[in-house]
Amino acid sequence: MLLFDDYKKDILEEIKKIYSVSENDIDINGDYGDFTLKIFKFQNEKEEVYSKIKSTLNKDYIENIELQGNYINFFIKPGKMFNVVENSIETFGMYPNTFQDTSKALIEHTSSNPTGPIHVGRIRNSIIGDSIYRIINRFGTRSCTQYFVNDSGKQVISLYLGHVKYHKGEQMTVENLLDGYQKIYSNMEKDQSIKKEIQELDERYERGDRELISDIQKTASIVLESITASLEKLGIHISTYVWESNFILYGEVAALMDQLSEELKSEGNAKYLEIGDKKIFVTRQDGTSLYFARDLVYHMFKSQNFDWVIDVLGEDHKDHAKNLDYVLHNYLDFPSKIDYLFYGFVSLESGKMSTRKGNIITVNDLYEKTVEESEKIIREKRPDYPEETVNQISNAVASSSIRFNIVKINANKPLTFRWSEALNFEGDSAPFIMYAYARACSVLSRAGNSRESNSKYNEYEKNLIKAMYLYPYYLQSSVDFLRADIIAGYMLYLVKSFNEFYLNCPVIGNEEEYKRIRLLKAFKRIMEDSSDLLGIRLLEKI
RNA sequence: GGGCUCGUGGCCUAGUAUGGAUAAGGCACCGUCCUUCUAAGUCGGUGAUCGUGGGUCCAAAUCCCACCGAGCCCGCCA
Repeated sequence: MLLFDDYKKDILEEIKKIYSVSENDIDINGDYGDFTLKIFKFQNEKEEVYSKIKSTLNKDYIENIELQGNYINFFIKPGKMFNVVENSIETFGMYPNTFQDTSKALIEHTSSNPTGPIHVGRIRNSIIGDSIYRIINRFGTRSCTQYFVNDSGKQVISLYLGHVKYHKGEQMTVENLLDGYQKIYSNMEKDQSIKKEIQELDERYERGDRELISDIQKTASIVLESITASLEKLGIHISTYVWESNFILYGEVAALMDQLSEELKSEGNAKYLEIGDKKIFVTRQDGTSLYFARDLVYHMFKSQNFDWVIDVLGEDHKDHAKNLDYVLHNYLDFPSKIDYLFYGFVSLESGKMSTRKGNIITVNDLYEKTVEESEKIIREKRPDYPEETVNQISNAVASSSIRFNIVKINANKPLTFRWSEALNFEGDSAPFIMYAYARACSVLSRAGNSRESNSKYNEYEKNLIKAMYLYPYYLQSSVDFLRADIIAGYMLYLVKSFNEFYLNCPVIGNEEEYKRIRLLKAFKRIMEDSSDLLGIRLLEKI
């Protein structure tokens, strides 16, 4: 799929001609060489193996081959690696060059119930989902994102009823809707009639009462707009929204239930599927549909237009997804490739987050505080920057920091949100990356005319070249494992190699200026490329 | 109780898929470097029986078993 050159394969092929080695015997990212061949199985004859390989392997890109312990390390000429990078950028405008796949992918992420503002727990879903979307797109599979709007079922009916009961006549706002929603749940325990009202509304809804559906959709829209606005602050744009109610309104849920009729079992009027020894209910006693049924319909819908479907889900959905997957493949002949990407819950130092108890940090709060902190630091460090620049930088820093701090952690790890970490702009952080980019831009802006020189690459230049050269490997594995954190780790590695280069290799006015400017141009391009995958907003000045 | 996931210096994380060279970064702490391209940076130092105990192997953070601890799930909620 990728069109970049691969020395590893070439070296391996050559060695295979004389010794029986497999792909697992050779590593690309060793600390001791550019490629490392493990020769434990030739321990008794390693000198011989080494000299034979060394004399046989006559490649113009190999600078050196060394025997160290039970390893043979291959060193690639930096100039060769850099040519690969530079040629690709000059020819295709990017490195690595990828070609567009004909298949299409759909990443469903966020899909938060529109019953309140989005908080730092939910946003992990959006950040991971959006990054994966960008990564897959970059890799060459056309993709888009989708938000499944839950505008049916008890929760959103409660939201609607809360407004009717407690805020009737008021203009709908996120605040009074949330208040009504919380009141419904707290009063429900004392007042059984509320449950009944909800049930009646649900039945009307499922019968296709267009006026009610439209009212509820309107209610959900108000909250959804605030969620969308929060997402946009982080550069997260959802391509399409699919409203759950449409599947009910146009009879698709009912149609799917018909399709499944042979598999369905009854308990009274309620219907369920038996998966293993578990009963998965799809309709209630009163005939109304359950989330599982609607989600099945939604997935069949997704498969109509997409070859690859990816769901980004909280770990609490693991069982749901497992059951869903079972039904899709065993009863419904699901035609697309499907992957489920789970992420661990985000907790606060004070414990679990709960919208109803009110101990949440909303994305808007987080964003605001991060902007403030950033402004404070910029005013300290760059007192000469005009207000507009401070604003621009602090917004970019806030958006990038929030995203990076969350995406850099492996999704299946639990995460504790800490203000001290969220507001730290040093070390493994987005500003650390942004700062390196700004430095590179600053040097490039001063570049004059310089002549080519023939000197070899020093170790700092070589490390930077290698870090750039390896970008496709990280990109590939982040796609293979659907892990955006791999790109985050790569960026930190790339930036560290740049920082060492920057400190040790003066560019402007140096006799190596021409060569180093070329390195910086490539670095700049790869920084832009990889930052974009994570939604890090680079600026020429920071 | 059953199922899934996580456990790596004081704190946070990478490495675990494919076992291999002194376990790699960051935060915090101590010290270094701005008359050279942005010090949100650099370099050095302190600090790890890789949850515990067994097993497999020439070799285990990585594979297997057991146990301990944390999270999530086990609704005619979503």
